[in-house]
Amino acid sequence: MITNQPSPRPLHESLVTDLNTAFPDAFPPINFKEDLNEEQFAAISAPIGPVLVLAGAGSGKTRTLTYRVAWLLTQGICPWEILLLTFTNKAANEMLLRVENLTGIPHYKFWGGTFHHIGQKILRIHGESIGINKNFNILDASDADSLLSEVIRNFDAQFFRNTDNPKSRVIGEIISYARNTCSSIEQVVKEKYPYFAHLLQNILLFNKNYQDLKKKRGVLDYDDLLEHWLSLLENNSSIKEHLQHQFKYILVDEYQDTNTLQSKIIDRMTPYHKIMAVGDDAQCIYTWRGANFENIMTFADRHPGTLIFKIETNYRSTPEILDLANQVLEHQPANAGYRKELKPTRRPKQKPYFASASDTKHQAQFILKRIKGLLSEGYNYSDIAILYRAHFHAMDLQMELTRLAIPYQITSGIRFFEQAHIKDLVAQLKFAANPADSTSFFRFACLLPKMGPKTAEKLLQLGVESSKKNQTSLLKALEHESIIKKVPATAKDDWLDMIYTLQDVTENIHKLPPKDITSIAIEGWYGTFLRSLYPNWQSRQDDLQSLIGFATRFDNMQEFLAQLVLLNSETSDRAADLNEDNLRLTTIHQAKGLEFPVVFIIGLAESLFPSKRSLEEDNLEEERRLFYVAVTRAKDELYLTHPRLSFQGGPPALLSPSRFIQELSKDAYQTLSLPNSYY
DNA sequence: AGTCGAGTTCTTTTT
DNA sequence: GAACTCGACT
Repeated sequence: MITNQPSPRPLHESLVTDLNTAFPDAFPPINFKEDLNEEQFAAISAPIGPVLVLAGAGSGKTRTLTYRVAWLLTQGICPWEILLLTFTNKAANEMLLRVENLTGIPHYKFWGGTFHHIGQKILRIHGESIGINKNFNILDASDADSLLSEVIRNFDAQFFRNTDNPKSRVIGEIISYARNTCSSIEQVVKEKYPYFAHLLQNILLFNKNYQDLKKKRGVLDYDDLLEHWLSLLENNSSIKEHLQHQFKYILVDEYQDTNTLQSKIIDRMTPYHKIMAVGDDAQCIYTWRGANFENIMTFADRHPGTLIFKIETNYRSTPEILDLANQVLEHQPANAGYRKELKPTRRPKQKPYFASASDTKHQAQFILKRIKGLLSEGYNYSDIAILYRAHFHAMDLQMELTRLAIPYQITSGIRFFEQAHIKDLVAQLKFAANPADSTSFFRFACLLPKMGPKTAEKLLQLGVESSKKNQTSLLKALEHESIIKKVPATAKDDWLDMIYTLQDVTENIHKLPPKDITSIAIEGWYGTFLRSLYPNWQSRQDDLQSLIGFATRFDNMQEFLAQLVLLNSETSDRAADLNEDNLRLTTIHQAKGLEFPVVFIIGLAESLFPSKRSLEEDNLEEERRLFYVAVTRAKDELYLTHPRLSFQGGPPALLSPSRFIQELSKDAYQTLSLPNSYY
């Protein structure tokens, strides 16, 4: 929370608006001028036209967006005529929450969410005009990967046997990158994967078959949610005009992270340039997913009359931390972006610390020791965050934390909705909602004994044929004697249980709310079957129960299922975790937009951060920006740690300190020398 | 032919 | 830990 200003004061000038007239139940007076600094105020009170806000880290970016929304309301725009687009779910939630807190208008009155979420919503409403069934299921990354893998195996069962061939994930990345950057697969292979040039024809074919199979099964992957949204805007002029008039103003957060596909969508949505984009090119950290910060550099060209505002006053961090952050950017190549410098407002405190540990375990011990000290200084666990480049960099730390029973919340790693048992259950719901989605069917059917992909496919195939011939539903056909005969003997009982549960779910899927449907599924076959599958079935069953809790938020099955896939960043926080006093462990990507009094950045060694792959692929600038994002999360204290030895993967490797440390001037930080052992 | 279990290797980042 | 390989078992 940015707390640079006092809480709202009484009326002041004409812009202080008591919206009680417009929203009688909902709106406390907002004193725009008092609540914002000059830079921010200028931006939020700009005319209703194209606005680009270049916002440095910690400068009150979200605050500016939030107040812009409130200001638009004072100009007579209604909440449902405002579209708020963000990049991650976390940012979307934060944004909507703050809008609600400021304006008193419930967040669901606005159109707000991630690009994918809004795309999904628009396609549910208008998709049929471009041949998309309203019932479409959404594939998450691993679903999409298995589908592609299936396609490739169908083409050539031996393809993956040849270890020179890329894994399905890599092929999926190529396809996805092409789609997100609106370029051809030929081009992507040529420029980014020249060593697969000989496979180009194969990849093109895999892509075609993959797109066809998705269509056949009535499923969309993440990229489809954007691509079809764009094609709606490009191919159906009546819907295009409808959408263009529906939204009187569009606000885009983290604009620097938009890719070509997204920026095209935005441009098509705003022919009258009623748009505010907020971003910071120095924080662009998604180029690997096609983000193109050229979008922010050329925004004004594409939206004539753009007013550009810079907000650079930083309320978050101490001058020492900002000095270090500014130094990071100084090492960017000269033409890297808009010049900027974060201007401190806080009093000087201590310099950031740098500590070199003998290995990752030693690093973990140092951090724990230091945290103990911080607690005695009056900090809480929840004031402290530990940031890292990749999940596995925190493994030793996790072990130590567990050993010492220190409460921590990890916002990465295995996510709640990605756990096997959750996905198993959700697959049943998805199949019931859309029986063409055989991918979902295979997922849970293959759990039965002696039932692998081949057997499951054959049985489903038989079921589809018989249901066509006898004019019955697929699920009726699957319980028929002729099919049961083909089910492996040991799986027969479970097969029937499973089919009966699916029938039960299907019958009620349009009659009962999602929470009841979910509960039917849990009480049916899977709830019991689970016990034979996992030794810790008890805790997994608890997870399923909390899925019911999640379902109560929805009154429509499609929205519920869509959110399960799109919200996969909703981590395994058993709701309670949020309020408790926990240490935070998170990747830097997921920490974007957050701030903490104390931040540790760990694993600052060559080949960890910058990562090995970025060094190989020459993506150093993105790593540097990522480091900048990490540093600017800290408010009071910043610790940078370096493990000299890594035992991860094979023989121990000697690691030198990250170049991002080495290129700083020595007076930017103070070096701590650590005792050899903490025992 | 297809499934299953044991053993091995390698970990980016998110919708 | 998960994703993959390989060989044995039905």
